[in-house]
Amino acid sequence: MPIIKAMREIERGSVEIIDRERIENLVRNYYENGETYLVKLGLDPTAPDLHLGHTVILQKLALFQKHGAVVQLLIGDFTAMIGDPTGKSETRKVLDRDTVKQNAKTYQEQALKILDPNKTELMFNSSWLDALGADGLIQLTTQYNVARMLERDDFEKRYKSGQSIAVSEFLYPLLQGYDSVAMKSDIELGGTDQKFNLLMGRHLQRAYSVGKEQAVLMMPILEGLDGVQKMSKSLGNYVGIAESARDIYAKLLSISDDLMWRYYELLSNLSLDEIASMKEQVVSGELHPKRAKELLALEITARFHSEEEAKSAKEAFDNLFKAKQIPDDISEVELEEGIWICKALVDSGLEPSNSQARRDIRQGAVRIDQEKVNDEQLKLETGEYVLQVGKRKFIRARVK
RNA sequence: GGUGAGAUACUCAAGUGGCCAACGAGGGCAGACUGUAAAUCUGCUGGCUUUCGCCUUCGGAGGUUCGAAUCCUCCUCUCACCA
Repeated sequence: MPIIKAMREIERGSVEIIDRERIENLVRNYYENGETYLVKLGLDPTAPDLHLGHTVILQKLALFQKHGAVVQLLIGDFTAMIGDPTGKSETRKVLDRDTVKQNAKTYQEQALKILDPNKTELMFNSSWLDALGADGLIQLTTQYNVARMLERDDFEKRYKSGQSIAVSEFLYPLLQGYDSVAMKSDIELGGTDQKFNLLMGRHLQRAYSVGKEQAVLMMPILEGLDGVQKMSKSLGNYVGIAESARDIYAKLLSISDDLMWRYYELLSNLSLDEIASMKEQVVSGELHPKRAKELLALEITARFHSEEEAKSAKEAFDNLFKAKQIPDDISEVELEEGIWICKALVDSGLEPSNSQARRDIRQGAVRIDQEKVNDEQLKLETGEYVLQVGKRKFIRARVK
């Protein structure tokens, strides 16, 4: 029964699936007749660095590839000019074509760490939206009506409370949906916040008689390291997949226990049963939660680097915090003799300002070669020191 | 287009002539305790070659005053109600 198993894997972690039957048929058809199918993911080319939040969906795409899908990675270079009205978007910069291309390239490189490059197509929606023209656009707008548009959650709220909704914002879902028409996608993945846009693809495929109506699979939005807000670069609560093994490992180990289970569910490759039993062991005291977190951090770190690197990241981490040792690969700066300690900290990038440095010294957060600094007037003599602020910021300073 | 309300630091939100670098909360940072978890307790949270001192901040530009986030004028933007 490979189909049932495949469907279980596909459904894992998803919040909602629309037209599950269609997905099952596509998978079955692949296993029985070897026919592939198209799975779309739309990306906004404004944020080129991928983080774990993106990988929730990317991993799902990779899974689809395993079960016969050709992934369509769509860079929304045209729609980026409008800005997705989903949620409360800040003022979007209009990106020029070069930036978009550059971002797309970064996207592709990073996404291919997870996806199978032989089963991935990169597409740009400007290639058909540019050609749509005014009449094409008007044609498109006749396919939907304002009343239904206003049913959408965020529009409804804004409409009722009298906030502004730009006409162009109505266009966004239509254009995104039209992408599905042009791409003839069989399935589209997205976050739960994209529901409306995803369904639009389905609607328009019918309206334009594409001959298929895409199934939709929605994944939850991953919480960031703080466990509350969604993971995003601008909130600074993210783990970038291009980060060093040590950073990834360390960041994952700093998450809360509650969040750890969430990450297990959405990011780990362990089966749900394995996760459940691990959870039981933690509850019963057989397994220390710290250990469970280490396993998670190792698994994810290894995914973007290698197992060896993940292991050495763990060792470095353990040395640092269990043995309270200084990490061995910290960066170095050169400083002038007699430099004031506060200035040294600012110059070396450990502190944003002299005032902040001074505050931290008063609170006993600053150390030189493990020794707490008490004198905020201290000047550094010639020599080599390890400067430290808090528990995790180090730098080697060479003073001459 | 009309009328009314508002714009304060990362966010929310006090302050209506000097006691304001600006209450409080959240967030953040740091310390203690730990498992760099949670919870809890504590301190800090504009900048300055150095803090009993100085400078820049309260939407923007001017003005009144010995002195303004606080008063006046104009401008910009946001919101509410009406059209």
